Amino acid sequence: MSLLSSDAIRETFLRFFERHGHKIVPSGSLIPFNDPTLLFANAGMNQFKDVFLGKEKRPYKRATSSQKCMRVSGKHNDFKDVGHSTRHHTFFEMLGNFSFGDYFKEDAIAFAWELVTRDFGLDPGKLWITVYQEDDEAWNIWNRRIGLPAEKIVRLGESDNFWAMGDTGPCGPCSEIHYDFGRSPLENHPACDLTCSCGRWVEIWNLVFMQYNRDGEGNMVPLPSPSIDTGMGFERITTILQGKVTNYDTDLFRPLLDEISRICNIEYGANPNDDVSMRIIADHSRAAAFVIADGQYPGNDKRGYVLRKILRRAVVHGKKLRVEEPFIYRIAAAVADVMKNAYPDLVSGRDAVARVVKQEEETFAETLGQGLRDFYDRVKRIQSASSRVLPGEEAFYLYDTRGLPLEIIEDLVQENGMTVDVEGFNRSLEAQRERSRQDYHSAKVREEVAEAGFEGKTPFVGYGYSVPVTCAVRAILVEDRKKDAIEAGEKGEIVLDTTPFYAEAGGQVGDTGYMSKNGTRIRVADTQYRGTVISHRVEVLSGSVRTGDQVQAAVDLEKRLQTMKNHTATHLLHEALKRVLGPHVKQAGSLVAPDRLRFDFTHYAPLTPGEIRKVEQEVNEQIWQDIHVKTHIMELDQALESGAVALFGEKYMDQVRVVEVPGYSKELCGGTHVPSTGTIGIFKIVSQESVASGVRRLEAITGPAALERFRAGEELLDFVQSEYKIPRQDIPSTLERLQLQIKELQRQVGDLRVQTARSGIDQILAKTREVAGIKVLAHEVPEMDRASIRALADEIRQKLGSGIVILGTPQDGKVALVCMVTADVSRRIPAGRIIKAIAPLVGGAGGGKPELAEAGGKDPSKLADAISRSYSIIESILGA
RNA sequence: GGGCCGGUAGAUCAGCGGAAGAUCGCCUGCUUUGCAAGCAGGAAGCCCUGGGUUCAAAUCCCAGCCGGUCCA
Repeated sequence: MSLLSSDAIRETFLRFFERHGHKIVPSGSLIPFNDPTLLFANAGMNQFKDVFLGKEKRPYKRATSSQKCMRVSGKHNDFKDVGHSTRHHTFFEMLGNFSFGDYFKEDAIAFAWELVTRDFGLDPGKLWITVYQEDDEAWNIWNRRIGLPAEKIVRLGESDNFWAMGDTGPCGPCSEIHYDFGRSPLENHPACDLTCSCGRWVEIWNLVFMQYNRDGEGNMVPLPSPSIDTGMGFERITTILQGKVTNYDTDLFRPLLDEISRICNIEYGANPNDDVSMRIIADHSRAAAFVIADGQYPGNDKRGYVLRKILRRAVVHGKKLRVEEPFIYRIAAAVADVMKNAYPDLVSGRDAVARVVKQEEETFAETLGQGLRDFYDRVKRIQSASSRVLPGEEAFYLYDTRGLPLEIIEDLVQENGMTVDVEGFNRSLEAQRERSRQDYHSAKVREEVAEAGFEGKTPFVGYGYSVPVTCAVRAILVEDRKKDAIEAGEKGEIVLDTTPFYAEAGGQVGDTGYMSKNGTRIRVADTQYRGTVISHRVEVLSGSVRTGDQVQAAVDLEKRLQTMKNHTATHLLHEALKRVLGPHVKQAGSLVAPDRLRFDFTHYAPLTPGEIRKVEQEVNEQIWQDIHVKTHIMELDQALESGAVALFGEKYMDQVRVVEVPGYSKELCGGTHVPSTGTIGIFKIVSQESVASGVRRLEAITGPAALERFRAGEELLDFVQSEYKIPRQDIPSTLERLQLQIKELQRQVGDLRVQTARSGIDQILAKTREVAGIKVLAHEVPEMDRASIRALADEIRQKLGSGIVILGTPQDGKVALVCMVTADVSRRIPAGRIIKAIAPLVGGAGGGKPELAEAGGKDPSKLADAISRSYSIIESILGA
């Protein structure tokens, strides 16, 4: 391992701080745990956020890490710069050291300087420092203690050198170390200083001095124990230490570019446009590999959507490099080779990464193909109208509805010698954004309005079996307004001081049941959280209740018990899926109701019947072993350390409840569970479907519901067997035979109909009359369906050679009329006109094309008359 | 969560109130044995589901299910 390899650089950083008393902490997952506000990890301090906020304690006060980060949305959004700039990445690593109320400014600066100048051996002459303009303390440390000349320490304002976690909370000044490459990569660039973005100056390390707490009014209160949070861009430092000009020249990217180069057969560096595409592919493949390895699959919202966008952008640039077949998956798989020393997980996840990426490439190719077809249709139309502009709304339609990326639309428009109305496009996009925002806000406002009535937290006392509990009514809501009382016949909400009713959470539906008091009976239809308050949706059946009254709260135990069975079964199912399908299975949604359970999870393909059998088998074995289910309350990190399954993106309290089926499953869960697995009775999967690409859904039933289902199946089979005298095992083959027979008979009936019609045709033809030189035939036939009468009319028309055929038939108490006119006559007298004149005679209406028209009527008794009058009607039309 | 688009033969789609179609694929035969072969014939469809409007719905309206896509 050469001293300058990226692996060595990472190692050097971590070991340096380890020598100085820091605990090396592995990178947190890219998918933030316990922080729904964050899409992806985007800074080294993410996993320590609660430690800085004092909400969480760790056994160490100094830590160092290399954190996987993504910057693709929100405030930090580097997405569009990637590739064009050689310094921004969607995925990158952040090296950092952290002090949790231990050392502060002086040590932080000294550590940084020592590492950079001694261990990394950077020339101090090329390093420049920035500090916050009011931070004399930091300035002095750099100047006096480190001994840097005053002109190399630049004071900058709040936007550059003051850091805050949010509008409130910990914040403080920061100090950055910049590296000077000596000259700008841009040609003819004038002399500049380190605030210039030309590429000559690179920020390599940001040291944040957390020393204040900003309150709601913007006051800065000094923190009792100030902390340190630093971040060094790993790719940037690697570039410098490897003596390269851009991050893409380092051993982190070069192997990927070489691979792209080999597949596309294009040399890197030969053409600036191709270079941009190659860099984008390298960057995005890297990001996709890491995100997928952390368990996130492409989807159409949130993180899944970001991943999809990244992958699709890479594919688009693959097309720009004139490669049509999928190949991004090969680059994504190659990421494992580059990063395997630091991230061994990538190697084990390599196949999954390749499979997921390839599938996404294929489905995108599908979408693209459809979009392109639509695009070219439009181009043809526009050009034939001798225009050269693609209207903005049409461009937006292609983008918004057909998913054709803007970059592709722009390229194609240009290739076809056209332009696109960008302003119109942006207007449409903005309108779409506004709609989404409005919806989001109105939903939020509704929620806030609804919550306004309640405060505090309702203790839940209903774990296990419940007997009725005496509770006090704390608040009453009718039509979202606070009331003192609620009367018989009214619907509303009731909040109690404590409650045995479980409020919908973690997929488990809210309890139902009754509240009662002398003479008062209240039905609880549902139970929901409003913030941390538990609210019962009620209907007062008799009597009334006031705030402050005592009531007996009784949960519907029958339903609750079924729900408990389904909830415990859900845990068993989750674990069984992991065991049968693999560790990539992650819960993506769950519904636990009394009558069934539904479970969504990440998996790339439909389950085979064999896999479903296996999963059912696993779960039922756990049930038959009748394992005692344990629940305990413990500290969050303690629970995680013990291997309990938690959901990414969920917010958990410090104290969590853990539900354990010893030896099989362990999950963080607030729901209600059976005392032992045997209670579940039996477990049966009843359906499987796809929710989104990469997410499957299973529905299952347990206990009595499952038994009922088996019973119903049995009874059905028994019925078929006894009623139709078909032995069970012969049912499929008998049905198949019967179906074939029916088909055959239907065909024969059809043939016969045509034959009878044909044989009667001569008689019918005898009724032909001449009206003004045109052969006309009107006839009533016995009841026939519409298709047959049409076929008959067609037959007659052919025999007639030239003329008009009118047929009528009674049908279900109504009348069906059809009129056919041969082509030569139809110009003089179209069928539609004839039928429109006749139909009123039978109380109906109709219409059609010149050669064929149909009508219906409501009065069959007038049919004969209508038919006989047809001749004179036609005569009068012709005469007119 | 919201907007838009789609669901018709094995596949890809056209038709968008009055007789369910095309192309590819499949089957049979002939002609040719050389590059996407030609010709003739044929099989293949709950036109997503359920309501409604209408004399008449694949077609219009409403609801649902499924898929796609963009925004949040």
